[in-house]
This record gives sequence, structure tokens and C-alpha cells, in this order.
Amino acid sequence: MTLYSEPVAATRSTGRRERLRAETTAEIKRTALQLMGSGGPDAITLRAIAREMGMTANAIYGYFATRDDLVTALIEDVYTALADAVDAAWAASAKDAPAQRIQAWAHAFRDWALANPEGFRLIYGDPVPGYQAPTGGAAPDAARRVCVGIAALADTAWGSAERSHGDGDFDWDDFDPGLLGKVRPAFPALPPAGVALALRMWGHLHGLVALEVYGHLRAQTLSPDKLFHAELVQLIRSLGLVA
Amino acid sequence: MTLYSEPVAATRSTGRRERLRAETTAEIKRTALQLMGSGGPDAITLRAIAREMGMTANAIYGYFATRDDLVTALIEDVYTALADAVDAAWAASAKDAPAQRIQAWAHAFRDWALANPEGFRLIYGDPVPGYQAPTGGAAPDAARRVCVGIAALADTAWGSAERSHGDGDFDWDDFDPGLLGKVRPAFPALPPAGVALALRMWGHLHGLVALEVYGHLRAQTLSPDKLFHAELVQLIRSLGLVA
DNA sequence: TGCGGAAACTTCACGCCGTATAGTTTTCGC
DNA sequence: GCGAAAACTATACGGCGTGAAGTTTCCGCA
Repeated sequence: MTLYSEPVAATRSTGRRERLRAETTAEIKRTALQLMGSGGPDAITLRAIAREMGMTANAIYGYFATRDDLVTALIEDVYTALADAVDAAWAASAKDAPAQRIQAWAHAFRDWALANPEGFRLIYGDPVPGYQAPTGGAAPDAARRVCVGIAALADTAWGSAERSHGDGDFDWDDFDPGLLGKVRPAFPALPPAGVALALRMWGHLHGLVALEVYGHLRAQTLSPDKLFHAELVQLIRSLGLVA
Repeated sequence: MTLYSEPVAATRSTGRRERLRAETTAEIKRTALQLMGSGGPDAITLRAIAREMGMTANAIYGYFATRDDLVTALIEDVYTALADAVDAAWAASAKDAPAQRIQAWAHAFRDWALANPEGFRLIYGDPVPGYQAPTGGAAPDAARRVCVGIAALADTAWGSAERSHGDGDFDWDDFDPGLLGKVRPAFPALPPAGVALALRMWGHLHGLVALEVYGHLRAQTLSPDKLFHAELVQLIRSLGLVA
């Protein structure tokens, strides 16, 4: 996850001031992520960022109205990076091998989380002291992308999974319209029960990964890899697929 | 969850000073939990607790060496309360109805989490700014109790679940000896694959509940109840049981 | 009964934090 | 070349955890 890299050459199209501003904004976020990587999410303080950058803490207020705004921006970017990672794994997998596609997606998800534990905490945990998530913005977009990604898993397997996961009397208005606005056009064959299956699969993967990232799993098992693999084998089997 | 209630009568056996001390300790914890309930885990500050109790922040240092120690004590107590809740549900369920027992346990888990979201975050999330979990103590004990509880679920169902969950080449040394020290004597018939099943079930339940508690699920579905119920139905089915 | 010492608690202090206000320097557009 | 806007600094406030030192209260023992 290399975010906010310096531009190699200045673009002449936009003004110099504007460009500097964008670069500084990127540097602030880059520094924040760097601090988070070395000292956890709590290390994201305006003063520490400013110290690192050789400025005053208040200078950051020219770029972010508040610390929460900065955190929000970070969450958006990190969440987008996660969505990119799993989308890429999905796109790179063979389209005619559902079981492998699902494994590729799930492993991309877990690998990203283990490689960016602070990012995972930032997205799915209590991000930072006193932070209140705003409504709207890019983070819900990325969240939706991840959900749509899981819906793709469910859709790929739905032909064989319908037999065992088809009931549960789910209805379209059990789900958020915004989610359905993305899912239904993309996967017209997926019924409400399929979306429910997707959310449940999300829960399964999230649970195992969250327990691992937060250290609860390592206290019980010495081989979380094996456990995750078993989980996937079982998931694929339960979807009526063969690996 | 009513923790730290005042003693109805003073016990004569211990000295007055000692008793007062225990009461004050309980009051500190009670106040901390109360603050957490009204303002989230971030509201647990020594100064706020002291303010609430009409003392100085530094007076608390007579009872807890550091803020993290206080948080650790809270985690232990809250985790124990969770373990008590699920254990009670398990004990109260009919012993000859595995499917119902599992449902009872799982619902107790989710209900407790939804009723004590801050407690859940305290246990399973980033508890509080900058908090570092110590090694050892009562929290791992409670964690183990929960794990043993899930192992009980797996054990109850193992007769029918073995057919579909029996493989995966797990070994005893894939697991923490401390966990096995509790699990193996309690459930002698449960093989390594059964313990792995238990941990995976833990992951499933944890994932769904965590997504719900942290608000990620509500952004996608309007009926998490239904989703959780479908999850249990599917779990029970996958264990080879009938509800 | 009185006294020594421990325990409980307060006061003051330090350095951290987010952030508001006001002032200063730099830079762009005309 | 100049006026305005943008970028940044200085100073300040209140809140945080925590350390050191001082004060009061109370228990156990002679």
C-alpha cells in the first residue's frame, strides 16, 4: 500500500500554488499513515504530524478543518486501498473457476489486513480517540465496493449455493437501497437470499480476520493460517463448489 | 450487567479500612463503566472519574497504579460478565437439544453485545486511547471461558458435524496449550478438527456481531436480526443438526 | 491513652493533546 | 508593482495522564 507518493514531474496545467497544496495535503496524510504504522492509530496527532513535517500543528488546519476530518480522509484512502486490493485479486483470478476466485478474494482480504493491521483497525475498529464517523463521503463508497465484491463471490457461486442457501425469506427491503443500487444491476440473477449470503460471508471472513488482527485468535491457536484455510475449504464446500 | 453494587451490610471479618478500600475500588470501576456507557470508552479518564466521585484524579493512583491498570480491571470484569451471560444461557438450555443450545448460546452472545456495545468494544476492539493489553491476568481467563463455551457447542454437535468438518489435518499443537488444558478434559471426544471448528464458529459469530456493533452492518442491511437468524439456521444445518 | 507510621488524599507541576484567535510572511493575479 | 489571498507562526485555553511533595486521617500497639 503505497499511498501519496510524490509526483515525478510538475504538471503545468494547474497552478503552482494548487500543486503545492495538493502535495502538502498528500504529505500530511502520508506522515499520518507513517505515524500510525509505527505507533498505532493513537499516534495520529496533529502535533506529531506537524513535528515530523517541520511545521506548526496549526498549519494543518489550513488543509483539514479538524483532526476528525483528517482521520476521515485517511479512512477513505485506506478503505479504498483495501477495496483496490481485493478487487485486483478478483480481477486477476480465472473467471471460470469460482472456488479459486473466492479463495483469491478471501486471501487478498486477509493478507491486506495482516499487512496493514492499523489500517484494518482504522476502518473497522475504534479508529482514534473520540473520533465520530461522519455520514456520507468516500468511506461508505469503499465499504460498498467491498460489499459488492462479496456479492460477486455469492453471485459466482449462486448456481450451486442456491440449493442450500436459498431460503430464509429475505426481501429486497431487508437491505439498504444504496447497496442494492450497486448489487442488483451488477448481479441480476442474485435474489435477496443471495445478498444475505454475501453479508454472512462477509461476517465470517471479517470475524476471523478481526480476531486475528486484534490478537484474540493468536491466544488460542498457533496456526491461524491453517484455520483460515479450513474456513475457506468449508465455505467453498458449503456453497456447493469443489476446489 | 450490574457490576460493583454496594454491599448491603459491612462484614466484620475484615478491617474497616480494608472494606472502605474495596468499596472505593468498586466505586471507581462503577463510575468508569457508567462514563463508558454514556460517553463511550474514550470517556474513561481518571480526571472525569475523580470529578464524578468528588476527588482528585491523583487519588485514583492509590487504587490503580496507572490508567491502563484500571482499564485492564474493567476489561476483566466486563469480559467475565460476558462469559457469565453466555454460560448462563448454555446452562439454562435443554441438554438434549443441541440445536436449541447452540441458538441459545449464540443469541446470548449477540444480545449481550448489543446491550453492552461499549463493553464489546472494550473487550474486542481498541479499548481506549493508547491502551496496551498486559500479558496474563483475568481477561485471558474470561476469553478462555468463552472459547470453552464455543468448544461446548462444537462438542455437542460433533457427532453429526464430524462427517463434514472432520478433515483439515489439524493437530493438537496447532492450538494453545492453555486452551487445550481446559478443552480436552472437558470434551475428551473432541479431536483437533473439532477445536478448529469451534474457533471458526467463534469467528463467524464474532464477525457478524462486530460488524453490527461497529455499525458496518446497519449500513447494508435493515434487518440484522434476520441475518443473524439465517446465520444460525445455516450453522446448525452445516453441523448436521435439525432445528 | 497516646503515639508512630501507614494509608488516603490534595496541591502543584510537567508535557502532551486539539483547537481558537490574532498576527506575520509569502505568493499569485492583475 | 501592488493589493489580496493564502500559508504559516505565536500565543493561549482547557483537558489529559502522571510524578513529587505535602497534609490529614486513622489503625495498631505500647
